[in-house]
Amino acid sequence: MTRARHYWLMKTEPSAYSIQDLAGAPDQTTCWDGVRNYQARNFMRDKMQLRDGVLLYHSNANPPAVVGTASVVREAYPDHTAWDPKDKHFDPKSSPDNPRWSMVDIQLDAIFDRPLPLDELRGVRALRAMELLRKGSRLSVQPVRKSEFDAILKLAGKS
DNA sequence: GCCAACGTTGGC
DNA sequence: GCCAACGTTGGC
Repeated sequence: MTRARHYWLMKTEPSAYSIQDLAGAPDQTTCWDGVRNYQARNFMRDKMQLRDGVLLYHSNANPPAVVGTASVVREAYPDHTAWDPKDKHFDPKSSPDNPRWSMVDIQLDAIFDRPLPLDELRGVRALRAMELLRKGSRLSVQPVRKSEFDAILKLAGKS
C-alpha cells in the first residue's frame, strides 16, 4: 500500500543557493541543510516522505518567485552543519548525541521556463489560501495542497 | 535600507 | 508561565 504523495514549498535565497545551483549539483540532488526553525524542521522530520513533491521558491530575489520543482529522495536525518563551529548555521545546543536539527535530500525535477513571481500568484484564485501568500508568512518549509501544487504546475506550463 | 511580522531568549 | 528585548525574515 502506497500513501498519497504530499506536497511542500521550500524557500531559498538564490544568492546563497539557487535552483541553478541544484541543477549543477551531482545527481541534481542536495541536502537541505541550515533550517533553524522548529516548525519547518518538524515538517521535514515528521511529515516528509520519499517522493513527496516540492516547489522551490526564491526569496529575497527580484522578483521573489516559485522557480521549479523537486522531489524528496531521502527522508529526514540529522543536519550535521549544526555541529560545525565554522558553519553559518552552527548551533552549540545541537550535538551528534542529541541532534536538534534535521534535513532531507531533494532532487531537481524541473526548472520552470518562466518563474512565477509572488505578485502574480497573489492574483490566482486557486492559490487564495496558500501559506506563502499569507501576510507575514515566514515559514521556510511549508505544506502545499495538491490543488495548489497542480495550479502552480499549470501556470508554469508543466501540467 | 526600511520595517512589519514573526520567533526566540532569558529575567523574573 | 509571562513578556520585554532582541534577532531574523523577507517583501518592498
